[in-house]
Amino acid sequence: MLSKSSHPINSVTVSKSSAISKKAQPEYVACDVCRLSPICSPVNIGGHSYDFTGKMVNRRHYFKKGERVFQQGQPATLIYAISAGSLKLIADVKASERVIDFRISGELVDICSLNEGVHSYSAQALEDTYLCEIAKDTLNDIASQIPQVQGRLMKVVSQELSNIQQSAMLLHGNVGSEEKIAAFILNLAWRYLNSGYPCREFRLTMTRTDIADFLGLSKETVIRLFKKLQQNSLIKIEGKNLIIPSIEELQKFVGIELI
Amino acid sequence: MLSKSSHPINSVTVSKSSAISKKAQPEYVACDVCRLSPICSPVNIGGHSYDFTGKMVNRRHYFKKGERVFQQGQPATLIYAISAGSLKLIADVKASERVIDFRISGELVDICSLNEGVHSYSAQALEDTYLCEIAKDTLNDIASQIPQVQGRLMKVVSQELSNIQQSAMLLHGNVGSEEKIAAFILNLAWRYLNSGYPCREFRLTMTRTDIADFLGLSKETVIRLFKKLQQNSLIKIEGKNLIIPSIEELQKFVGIELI
DNA sequence: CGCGAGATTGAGTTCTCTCAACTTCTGTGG
DNA sequence: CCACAGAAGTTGAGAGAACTCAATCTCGCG
Repeated sequence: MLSKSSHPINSVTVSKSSAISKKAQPEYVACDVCRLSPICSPVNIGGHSYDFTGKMVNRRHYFKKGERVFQQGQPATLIYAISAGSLKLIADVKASERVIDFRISGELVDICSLNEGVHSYSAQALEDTYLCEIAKDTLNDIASQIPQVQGRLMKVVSQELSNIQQSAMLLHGNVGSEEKIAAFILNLAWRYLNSGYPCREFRLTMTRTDIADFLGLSKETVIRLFKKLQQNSLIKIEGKNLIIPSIEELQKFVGIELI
Repeated sequence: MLSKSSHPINSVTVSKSSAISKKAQPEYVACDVCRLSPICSPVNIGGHSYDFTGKMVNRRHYFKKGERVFQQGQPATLIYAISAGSLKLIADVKASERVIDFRISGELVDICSLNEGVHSYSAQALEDTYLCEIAKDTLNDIASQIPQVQGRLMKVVSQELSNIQQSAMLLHGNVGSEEKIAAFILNLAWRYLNSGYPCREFRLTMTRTDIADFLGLSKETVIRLFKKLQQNSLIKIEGKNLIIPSIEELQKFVGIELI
């Protein structure tokens, strides 16, 4: 058995009330909800518990809102998990930048750089954000020596693969713009749920322009369709705060059973 | 060192001339190009070479054009690599079906089912197709016992993660429909290249309707934009055969340096 | 040779984009 | 704490792109 007591961070975490909050102390994601927990948790070998995290994990590195975490094309030496906050992922296309995805609390960032030398996109903080950073090299070294860690890493990467596939399917599979936006919201809800947050009520930390950019729509269209969805009682939106009256109805509209 | 000579399939493979061919003996992908080769290759332990493929791999299972390989929601016990042919992946959305991706020779299918019990989409043969099938359970068993296999599996899954991310970025990141289609073609070219086929000249095994469905456009729009791209000399298209006069120009148009 | 699926073309409609004006929000400095 | 400036959000009107519908053409297969 893994000795959870030897893992101090779990006890630090405060209970989360809601993702909706203006300015407060950051509410760190519980380590046992974080998708890196299999890697950060101590390993049991021959009856003894070993914790490798000290060797490779830099906990809760702070990034100010708007700050770049890493830049496309730069050498990638770290992988990241979001402890609090959120990011947008950006790719250079045709001399301009496009939002290609978002990452919220508890999610991993740039796992695909594990077998690549450089970052294939950039990442920028959407709000004040804390990241746990893991050194790729060290992780790979330890993984190659300790099968248990290798197995866990495998689990993490597989999970990530499923998540990305899932998200891509959801967003790609819808024709109408209204359904695309609904799918985007449903996807976010699902991810907040997976990170231990309320999924029927959360804060859109990105701007409408970011959402538009991500979905390949204009910001005006995004705004108008938000309004339309609200008129159809599928969502309730006030500024950056979003409420989903009925997940079931939203799922019916999008056409996918997710939650 | 791995003893390649103990791996008979490599020598069977015929040299590939071109993906463009009407009716001929299927030209199997060389195993050393297949993305499952790290798993199929024999493993060296204590100076001896062990080949586990016999225990878990069913080689070149034939599927007729139009046949379903597996169905969304069904229990997933196998993962697949395409030895010859191509597939479309389909998801049920709102009582109808939508094409969510394609897979060509040398590519893997449904790797994300590794950590899931059921298929999250369906797969259908776009032409007469041969698949190598690997039993998930057996693979996981062997991987958990032999670190070398685990490591290789890790490599395969990571690679797949990168590929999916790459494809998603390419297709998602473009606004205009014309650029979307160009990106789709460029993505296919890149994938044919990775599978050892000519990338400037290949056959579109899927219908225009499939492409339209996949890109979220109408089939008429796809046809008209194909024509437009041809008028701009970015592609040359005759029925199902496609030629890319200049990969550089196409990349410039899409705005991504891929090849 | 003929059937049927797929591909193509044209015309009219609908949706989304663009542009511009304006309001609201946010953060900064006085 | 307020004032201000810049960013983000909202709204309306006109232009352009993509969709739908229908008719026709072509190719592969029996």
